[in-house]
Amino acid sequence: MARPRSFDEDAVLEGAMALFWRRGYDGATLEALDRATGLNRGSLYNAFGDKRDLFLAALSRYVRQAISPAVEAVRAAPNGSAALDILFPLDAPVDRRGCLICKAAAEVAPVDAEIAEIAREAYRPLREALEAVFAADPDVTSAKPSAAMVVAAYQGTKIMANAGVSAEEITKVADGAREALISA
Amino acid sequence: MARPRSFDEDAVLEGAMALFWRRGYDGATLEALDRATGLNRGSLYNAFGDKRDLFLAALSRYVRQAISPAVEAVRAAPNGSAALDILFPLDAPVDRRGCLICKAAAEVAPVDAEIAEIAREAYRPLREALEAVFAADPDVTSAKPSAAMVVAAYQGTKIMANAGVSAEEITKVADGAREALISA
DNA sequence: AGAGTTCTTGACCGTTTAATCAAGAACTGC
DNA sequence: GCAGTTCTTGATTAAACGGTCAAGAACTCT
Repeated sequence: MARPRSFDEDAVLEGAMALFWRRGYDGATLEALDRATGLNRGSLYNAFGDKRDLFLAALSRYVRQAISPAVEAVRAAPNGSAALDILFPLDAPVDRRGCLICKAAAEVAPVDAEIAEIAREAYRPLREALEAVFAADPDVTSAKPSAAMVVAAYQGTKIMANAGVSAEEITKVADGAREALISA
Repeated sequence: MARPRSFDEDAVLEGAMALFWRRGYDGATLEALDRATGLNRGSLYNAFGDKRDLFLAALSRYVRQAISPAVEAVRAAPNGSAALDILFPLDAPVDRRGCLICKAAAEVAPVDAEIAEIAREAYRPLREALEAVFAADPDVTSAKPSAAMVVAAYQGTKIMANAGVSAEEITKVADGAREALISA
């Protein structure tokens, strides 16, 4: 009944997300988005709406692809220590891209209430998953504050990664969380 | 020997810093900087160089004005608990502006190596001050990792503040840090 | 095969951006 | 009061920005 789309919508979103992640919202120009997605500007607007709509879709994809798996893994963790191993994997290279949600919180949230809410909600499942694991672990005291603190420290390491902080430095954050929480 | 400046350099820097803090680097247009500083564009360029130079000066002022006093206060803290009281003051309203250094780390550091280094170094004195206080406090174990974790959690709360996270939520982070670190 | 619909393309538009510049103003030292 | 220097002003510029649009391509259904 009509001309079919010549692109894979998810692949396009992947490209857009990657660019926003690297360059931020303002830093990702439409010209660069064209290149990153392989799509012409008109097709991009036809399929996703304007730049902000595309950003919203990219944020949603990021949560689904980068945060949700970690939440599931934490849910399945047998104890608090195992949960920390998921958030702060040992001897993993530092990803300087940091976290797209944190970048959006810093850059866009102050001038966009809807994106602020998305950023606020994005980390709630992780916090709740940590609460549940900590509450079930007799070695961890006060599950709720501990979960809140770990999430804050996690977000902190993502900002530090953007600044190029070394792996050793970030590992120290993880060590601090481990030694502080696990009273065993 | 020449026409004198008609403005107070520090007041101008204060205005520029405030605007960068609220709107970020890209978000602070030169027109808005003119208004925020009360200076004409030509005067701004004559006195400070280009936009990036002005941003560097604003970052420097921010460290001096917003971070250094906290570092001094932490240095003077009698124990770990008192140090945490400085970083996480009870019943203080949340400043949604967050932290200019963290915003610069998220937005600018990935594409500007010099600013990345500034962001990396800006929090080192705070971390070292915490290390010293923690090391002298028999109730705190492993001063270095604990200090690193507290700084990460602190930066995390600044990002959360940008997203509009509530005071209760942020207080929980502080509670978590207290209960985790102070084994008394 | 023809009509109808959607998708793709690349040129195009108005706006906004950071940055510049010539001209005049304000001051100091002689 | 004159020369010399720096500061201020506002118009100006070239480039880059997000967004639009007309024309043609590609497909389905009848």
